[in-house]
Amino acid sequence: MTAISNKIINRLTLYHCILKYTAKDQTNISSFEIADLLNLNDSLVRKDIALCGVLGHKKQGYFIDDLKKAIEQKLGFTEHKEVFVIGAGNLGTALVKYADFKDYGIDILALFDNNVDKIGQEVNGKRVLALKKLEDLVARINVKNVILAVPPQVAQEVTDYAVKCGVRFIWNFTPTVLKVPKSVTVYYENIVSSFMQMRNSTIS
Amino acid sequence: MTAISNKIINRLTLYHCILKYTAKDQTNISSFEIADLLNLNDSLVRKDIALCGVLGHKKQGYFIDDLKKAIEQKLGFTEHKEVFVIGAGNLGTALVKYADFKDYGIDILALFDNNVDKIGQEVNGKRVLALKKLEDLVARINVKNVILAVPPQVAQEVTDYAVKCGVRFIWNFTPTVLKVPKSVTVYYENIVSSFMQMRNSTIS
DNA sequence: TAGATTGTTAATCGATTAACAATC
DNA sequence: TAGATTGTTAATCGATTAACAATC
Repeated sequence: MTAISNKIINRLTLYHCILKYTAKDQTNISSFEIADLLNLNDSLVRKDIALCGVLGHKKQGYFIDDLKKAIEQKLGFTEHKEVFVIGAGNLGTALVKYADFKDYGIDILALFDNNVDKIGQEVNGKRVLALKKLEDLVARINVKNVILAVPPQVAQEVTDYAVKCGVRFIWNFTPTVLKVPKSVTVYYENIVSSFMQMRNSTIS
Repeated sequence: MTAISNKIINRLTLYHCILKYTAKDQTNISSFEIADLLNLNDSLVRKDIALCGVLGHKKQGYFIDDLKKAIEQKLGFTEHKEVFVIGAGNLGTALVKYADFKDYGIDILALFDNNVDKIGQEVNGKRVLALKKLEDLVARINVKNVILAVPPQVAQEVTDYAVKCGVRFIWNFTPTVLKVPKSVTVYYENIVSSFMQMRNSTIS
């Protein structure tokens, strides 16, 4: 299985959205239809799909059920990954309630926060725990992935603590760049950057 | 001014985060330091910075204040852009409360929702209005940019209505691909895709 | 001075597009 | 049959990296 680039992953995810919602009433879809919805080149769409091991049909395009399953397989929707959320503020809460997360293989187990008013509460059926319990939980249930959704001012400090607890993967929703040892990976969910990209290609 | 690619915008935004938080106690920073924090090639960093019109200094790197201002200028942080948020659920609310948005030139004016319990309330000082008032507001204050944060099941329907109201730019936070006329631009904030990217490069 | 670091060129690498034969 | 659409090759385009002279 060849490595699959982030750009391709991004497109495959969008194709999946089309199959799940936009084209849910059709049985087939052509590379032209997909390309048109996303403003892509049709050859590119066919190449991406070929990568998933799906064969199309002349004059008919691709069967939606097949393609949808193939993308789910390729991207691993069914191999669930467990994560903790650090920060039970608005964003952390929104992520925990994000309806479709579970469908895509993201299992949020619990939230962590320092705020005594929040500790002990439940969000969408998940407990909010004291941050100081993180070390114990990482060790006990061996979950080393966290979503970081704290205020940017404390992001580094919380990260240092999380790394000390044994966390290895950080999905960073704060607008900060984190200093971590080489053994820890940070993924930047750069909302501000998308806004800049959007602004740059708009006029009004 | 040459067009600046989305990849470069993304990196410049991350450099800005470094200058604002990670390196806030330094006066200078080298391309090596930035490259190291983000796992990038140092030549690439220097090229990006050159694009902002900033000159570095041998042995000292770049002056943080200069570089920060140059990035803000290049990306247009100060040219504020006004947007409406459609959907006053968890995600919409979290976005409206997103502390630093305003610093980056995003001005959220109001929220729109269909839920009578929410209409009339305030979120972070912004009014929640009935969705049916969108047409009037778009016409009256000439704001044609919206952030879409509704459940995926109704995303297309709400989009059709928004387009009818005159909306031209949609920053789509729902996991859907939208059918829109060619005159309307959709930006996909693909949270699920980042998760897939993250999963693909991790083991545990 | 020696070392650090820039700015920039040329080389490389990877991603996208164009084109088209195959065929349903 | 004629038209639509795939799968794939070769050509193009764009982005990244390597290398290094310049110089503080």
